Amino acid sequence: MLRLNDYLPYLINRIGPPIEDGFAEALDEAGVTLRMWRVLAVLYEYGEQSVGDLASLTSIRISTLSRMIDRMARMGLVSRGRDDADGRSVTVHMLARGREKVEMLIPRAVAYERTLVRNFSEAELVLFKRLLVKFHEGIADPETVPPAEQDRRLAG
Amino acid sequence: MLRLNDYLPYLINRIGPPIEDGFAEALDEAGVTLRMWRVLAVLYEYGEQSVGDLASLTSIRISTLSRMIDRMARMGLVSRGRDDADGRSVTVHMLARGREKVEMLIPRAVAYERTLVRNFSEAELVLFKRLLVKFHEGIADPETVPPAEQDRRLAG
DNA sequence: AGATAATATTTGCATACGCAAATTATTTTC
DNA sequence: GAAAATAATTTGCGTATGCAAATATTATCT
Repeated sequence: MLRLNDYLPYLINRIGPPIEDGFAEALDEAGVTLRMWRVLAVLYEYGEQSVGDLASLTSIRISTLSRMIDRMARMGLVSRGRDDADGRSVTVHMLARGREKVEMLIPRAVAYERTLVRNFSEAELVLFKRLLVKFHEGIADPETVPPAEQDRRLAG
Repeated sequence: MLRLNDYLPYLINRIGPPIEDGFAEALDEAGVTLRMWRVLAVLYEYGEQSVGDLASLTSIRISTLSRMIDRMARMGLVSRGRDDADGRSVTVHMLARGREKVEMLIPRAVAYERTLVRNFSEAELVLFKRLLVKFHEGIADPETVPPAEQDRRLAG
């Protein structure tokens, strides 16, 4: 039997959209989508990245990213370059206009996070984040591939 | 300044897609999308629901849900009915075929959750879920509306 | 009661998404 | 060192998504 309020994927997935909603106005004013903001934030913190690395860091599918980068390049936020070492890779750089957007959004993001966790104690918050990181590491682990052979029998 | 690995929306959003990936095979075999599974799971546990209530319970946008229900009805998973008390509401019922799908997926979901948290202690898991619920309650709170007037000044 | 506002859902329309095949570039093998 | 295998990204194609406007039904106001 399955209790949704005790089922981890449900508990996690249902909070994503409401979090996005709360930041929608800020994104709108900056003129970027949520995913663009995430790409820009990654480039801002970690510097230029290949498309594949951006995909891992943002959990955005590569094919989606490829087209997003088209749009972002047209908007003057980023530029593409070939990797010197390995010409198969495409390196995405942030442009000045992209940096502007990030720097416009960061204070709003920080303020927003505060409102999200306003009923959390400092200890709870630290713990929550630690658990989220640990959970992410567990997923990233290759052994995560789910066992399809097991438990094929249906629920009574 | 913003550290992504310490920024809650980032930590949460980046785990959604990998979680979905791990369950994709099971969904594929059942012939439903992730969102359909979520709708069915809600109907299975809480019984028939209006479109709006389904939207709140699943964090799927109403307009998206409306069209999803079209498809699910065509697939014979659910049916629509008018609410007797209030004719504006549409009530979504689960059909036998929908119930089949849920009962096919539940054991896989339970097994999958176990693999996701295999490196969590029981105490950690309980705590994690409790924090997720508390966080969700905080978002649902109407006071969540973010302060747009504050912090308009850019980062130095 | 009749007009107006509020609520629930659907639909028009443009865009974003994701799988799988195609493309481009690099290793590896014989 | 050419051919096959591997790797990174892009693109074709069909579908899902979401905003905003439209529709349908009920509540409110005078």
